[in-house]
Amino acid sequence: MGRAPCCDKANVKKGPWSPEEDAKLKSYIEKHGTGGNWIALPTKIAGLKRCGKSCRLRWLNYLRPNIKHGGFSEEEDKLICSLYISIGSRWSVIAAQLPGRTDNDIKNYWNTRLKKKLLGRHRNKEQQARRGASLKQNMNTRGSTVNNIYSPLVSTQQQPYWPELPVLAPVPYSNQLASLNDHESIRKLLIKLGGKFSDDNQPNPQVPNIEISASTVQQQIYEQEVVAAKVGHTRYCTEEAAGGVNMMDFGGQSSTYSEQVMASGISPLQRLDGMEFFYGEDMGNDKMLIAGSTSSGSCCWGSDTSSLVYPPLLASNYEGHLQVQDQLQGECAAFQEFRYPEEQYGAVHL
DNA sequence: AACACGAACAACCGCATTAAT
DNA sequence: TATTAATGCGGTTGTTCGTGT
Repeated sequence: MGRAPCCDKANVKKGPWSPEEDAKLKSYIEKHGTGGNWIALPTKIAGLKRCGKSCRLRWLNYLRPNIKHGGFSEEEDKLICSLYISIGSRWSVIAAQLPGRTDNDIKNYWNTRLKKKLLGRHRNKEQQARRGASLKQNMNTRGSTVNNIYSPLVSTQQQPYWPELPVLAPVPYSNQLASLNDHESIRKLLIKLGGKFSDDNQPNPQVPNIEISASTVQQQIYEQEVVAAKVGHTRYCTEEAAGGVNMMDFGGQSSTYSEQVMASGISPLQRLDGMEFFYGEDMGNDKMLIAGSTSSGSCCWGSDTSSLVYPPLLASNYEGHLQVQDQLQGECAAFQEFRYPEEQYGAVHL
């Protein structure tokens, strides 16, 4: 037996909201609040034949004050992209980092534009590279030295398009993830994004045709692995209606950010190498800084699949960290401020 | 002008999680 | 502790609008 429907489907209106419905819902909530019960809400508003769920969605995504629609800035683009690669399609967490944006808005924006922008840039580079490789092959077949275009000899004179995969940061990933340290895993991420690659059927795995940090992908999958192994209840970051981000924990089994950094042995802020295809060629030293493998975009340390680093101490040995739990909030606040200065993104309330 | 197509966005649906009892 | 209902979330679908032919 399935669960009971949240409302009488036969007596609720579906489809786009009319301005009159918007006005009714908005004025009611502004006067009386939601009452903490969305299901009961529409029954209190005369003439509003909507499901409570629909009311909630309409309010959160459209009617709520301080909602921004469209006009995503370049900075927001970068942030969304960084976070997506870091934590995946956890739109509510991503939205928590973008004041005034809703998860639905960001999700739509990603699906309709950013994803294509990202893949498009990659494909452009791929095409350029193919042309370059083709040209070089032509030169070679005319009698010049036969060089593999990926050989060090060539790379000293002209950088091949295919980037060296970065040396993985010494994050103490588990053994079972060792197999993820390869190009195939990376390919899968972009395939997941909807990409199709010209060498999909080519047998040579030595030629990466995508540019993304292996450590980033490794981390993403690692997080998913760790989630399954995590014990205890999980609480996570929520965005209150007012826009504040609440700090949560996972069953009191947290460690401080600095401890995680020390445990992992890598820089707190890790460059998102390999994102050039998205950010453009001219980003130079202004590469997007992300939390990399050691921190999340938010302070959602307990988020079940967030971008947190989960060194072994977190995954398997939580003891000894309870006493520093209260330090976490302060350190998060400091880190948050560092990453997202108030003048740029507004204050993040912890 | 009519049509086809794709992009953008709003809304819905089902499932997982959480809270209340 | 088990059960039930509300809420939150992410994936998906439906609708509208703009553009090209």
